[in-house]
Amino acid sequence: MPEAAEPTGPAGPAPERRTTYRHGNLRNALLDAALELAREGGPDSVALREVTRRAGVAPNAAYRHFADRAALVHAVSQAAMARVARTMEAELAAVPATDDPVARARARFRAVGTGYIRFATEEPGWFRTAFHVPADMTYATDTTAAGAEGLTPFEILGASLDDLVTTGVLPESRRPGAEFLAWSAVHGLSVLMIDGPLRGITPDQAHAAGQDVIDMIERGI
Amino acid sequence: MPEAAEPTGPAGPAPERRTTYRHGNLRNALLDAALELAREGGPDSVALREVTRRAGVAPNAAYRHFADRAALVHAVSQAAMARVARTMEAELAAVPATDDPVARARARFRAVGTGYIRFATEEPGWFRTAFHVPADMTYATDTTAAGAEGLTPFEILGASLDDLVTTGVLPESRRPGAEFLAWSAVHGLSVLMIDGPLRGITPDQAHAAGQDVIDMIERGI
DNA sequence: TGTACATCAGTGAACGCGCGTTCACTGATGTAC
DNA sequence: TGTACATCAGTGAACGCGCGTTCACTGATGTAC
Repeated sequence: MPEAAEPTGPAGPAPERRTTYRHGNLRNALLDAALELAREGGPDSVALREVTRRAGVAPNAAYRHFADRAALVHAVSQAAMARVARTMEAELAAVPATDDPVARARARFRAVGTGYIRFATEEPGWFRTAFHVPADMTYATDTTAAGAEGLTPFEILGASLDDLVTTGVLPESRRPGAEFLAWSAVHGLSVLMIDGPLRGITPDQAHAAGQDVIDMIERGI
Repeated sequence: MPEAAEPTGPAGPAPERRTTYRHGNLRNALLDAALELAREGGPDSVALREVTRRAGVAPNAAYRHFADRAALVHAVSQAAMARVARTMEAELAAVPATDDPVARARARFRAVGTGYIRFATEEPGWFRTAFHVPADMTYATDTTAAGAEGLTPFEILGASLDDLVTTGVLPESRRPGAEFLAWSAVHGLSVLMIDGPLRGITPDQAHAAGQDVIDMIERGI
């Protein structure tokens, strides 16, 4: 049972890749279908039967690749978490270059939060799936999710905080636990916008609210 | 169809109240059973059939009192929201008296946040139910939930922020939108502790994290 | 005060649904000789 | 290079489940006369 490669993306049926036996690439096809469902309705929408239906395969075929539904959802959750990280990195990459290391560190810190909130509002289904932790697992500050594919959101946030310390923006004494302060604020806003009382505000309002929350974090951290 | 009185509390069967016809008090009995289920497993655990089973009544009897499952869950959600508010008020009531109005306003603001977080960690099922907004409703900053039963959590928070302004702790220019900053941080921590990566930390750690987040809010607001 | 009646809270049975998971299978593939 | 065989990815059919919701009903209650 080899580790599957990255899914081909939720769009592509990718006709004849024939990398493997029969279907060719069923594990990834299932993952893609599941990602599509999660995108539309969050983790609860990932039904084994519907996933196999979309992959054009018998319902029980999924059991060749995933132990059970929970295993599939877990895989989808990890993929969604990787997408959170990727969005944060994209936002980081869009930060304009500066010679001022302080301004740069600040801008990068803000980009990390902005990317997180942007992902949440743009892809609420995936966002909810990424943070859906089944009752029996505890991963504390882990969020290992992304695995070999790069840094996790938690690690990206941590690195940006380290930069704030290095550049003298954040006193070293304030560094410990700072992830959780920033994370709480940004995550809370995201959730309130997606599922909660702030649902239905416009993208502009959402962005403004995000910047306000990040302002608060910068001041209060 | 009279407005039902407050449920008798999730514990009590309350033998013969005979306030109404047959069962006596079925609407409240259903609400109590539903609250019990929500307490154990959140809004998704509120199944009409299980609710009526626990109330000792035929499955369809529920339709005399609730239009459908969504209406029942909505009622439970409102009851849960009222409990959030009640917990916040209890925390407020426990703030020691002071002559210093500034210290008092600060302490009360902190109590509001502390009560919110405490409720979330102590009653995660109810907390999730309170903030479960069905896809088709938008209540923006409303959170009217508690209705005639008293102030809503949002109103309690707002009042405590007003006090910070009155006592000069918070500049008036910072007041607009401050609810959402505070709410985001406190809500985010709650969610991360209940459902997310911070699940499984000890109550002591949870309390400490809560105080840290409230510190951040006070500084950054 | 006593009787007839309308109301409507709760019953009993049934429906169709999609779900996760199991079983014994089949048949294309890759491999050994 | 050609044939026999083992592997195991995907099939087809079936299971039991709990769910929400509907229907026509029954029988205790409160009310009108």
